[in-house]
Amino acid sequence: MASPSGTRPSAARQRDADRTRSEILEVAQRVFARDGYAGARVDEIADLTRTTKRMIYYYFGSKEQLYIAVLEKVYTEVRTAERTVDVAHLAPTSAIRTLAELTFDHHDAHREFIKLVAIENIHRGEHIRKSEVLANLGTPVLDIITRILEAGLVSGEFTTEADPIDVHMMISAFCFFRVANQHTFGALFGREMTAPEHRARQRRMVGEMVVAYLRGR
Amino acid sequence: MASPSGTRPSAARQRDADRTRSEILEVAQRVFARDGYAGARVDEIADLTRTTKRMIYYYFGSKEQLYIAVLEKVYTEVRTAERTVDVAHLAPTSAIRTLAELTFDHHDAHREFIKLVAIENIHRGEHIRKSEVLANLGTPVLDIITRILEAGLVSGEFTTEADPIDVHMMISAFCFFRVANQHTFGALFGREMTAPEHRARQRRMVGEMVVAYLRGR
DNA sequence: CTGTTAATGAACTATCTAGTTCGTAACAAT
DNA sequence: ATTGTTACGAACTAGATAGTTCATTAACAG
Repeated sequence: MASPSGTRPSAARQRDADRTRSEILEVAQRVFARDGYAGARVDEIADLTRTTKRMIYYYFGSKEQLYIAVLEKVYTEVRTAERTVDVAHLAPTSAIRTLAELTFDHHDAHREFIKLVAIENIHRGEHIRKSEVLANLGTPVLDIITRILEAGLVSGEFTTEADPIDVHMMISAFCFFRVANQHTFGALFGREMTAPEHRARQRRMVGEMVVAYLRGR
Repeated sequence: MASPSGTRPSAARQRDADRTRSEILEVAQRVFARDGYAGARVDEIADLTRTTKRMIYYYFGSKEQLYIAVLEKVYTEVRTAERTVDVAHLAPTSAIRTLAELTFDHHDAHREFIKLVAIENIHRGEHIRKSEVLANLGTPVLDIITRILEAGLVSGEFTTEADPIDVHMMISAFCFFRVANQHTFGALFGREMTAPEHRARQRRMVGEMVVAYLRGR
């Protein structure tokens, strides 16, 4: 099932299921993110790997199941990244600002993830719904936000009684939109939103936005 | 070129170029918004009209040009809607809040527009760039925001010196994300973001968010 | 009422594409 | 070495799909 690690460290294996499988997944992620679900070609994905189309069906069964496997992969990576957030011992204002900036950095760095999410929403989430893996992928961010909001109300730093999901949406929306809609926005307003010269200012902006909202009047 | 209005008001025309053309456009808008560019089938679009596929190519030349025509149509509609904004004689705080809520309502009501924008961004704006119509579609919103921000700084209601495009993005992001990402968000957090019970609260939230941000500390 | 042109429809085609078939080679256990 | 199993590749197929061909009909000008 796994690579031969307990048997013999044969360095130059010509047949390696794990590697073939993950190579297919990586290439599929790139192609699906670039062309969308319907736009992606199974033949092209195969051509971009060292293996053949036959193997895609051998390991994943169908184009759709391959796509779902890609979704599971990127969402799991995101979740893993989120776990590294350590805002427990910060003051509420600093904590929420840190979380916002961290989300900003994450979205800025994971363009393919953003595209895949956008694509999946165009398909009304019909594929993500078929994945049991993702259905049970609770999001720790909500717990973190809940704790920050409560602490902020107690300390008096915040006066707005906000809903944690709403706050998460507010932060995500800003970070997501800036990357996801950069092309139409650029065409209409002539500004490259993701260009380096806007990055730091917008990063500061998310934090100040959430803090100002929670602080209230 | 146009319907026979100067010639004779023949009520029951069986052949009407304008009507055939606009019917194709309307159906195409629905299908492209539902299935994406690659996912949409020209045959299906034809089947959903009273005419045939032949007419699509007669009037639009290709699938891509039809798609571009749809983009031009929806963007022009949005621009027309934006013109109705009258915030000139309101106090800056009220003005920006009104604009935010108006954007919220607009995005809430035009789901197909949102989907088409998302789709076009997945294609990196390659189609919107080919449209001269849209390239020269200046956006009056920016002028409005600029004036509101200046007035707010003068009156002292605002202390944050914000960039108009950034402010527009902040508002759009919230309104867009809530609709565009409702499916994956729903799958992950178990909340139907666009359900009626959240609508009023989120609508208030956009306004308060922008006002709080601009007001500053 | 007749010729000209814009508008239309049915059926066709070349190409593409998801998915399969069949056979083979590498590896592990014995 | 032998055998069973896992991993693999080349070539094929059935169906779908964007785009076309060719013939026809409705409207209108004169």
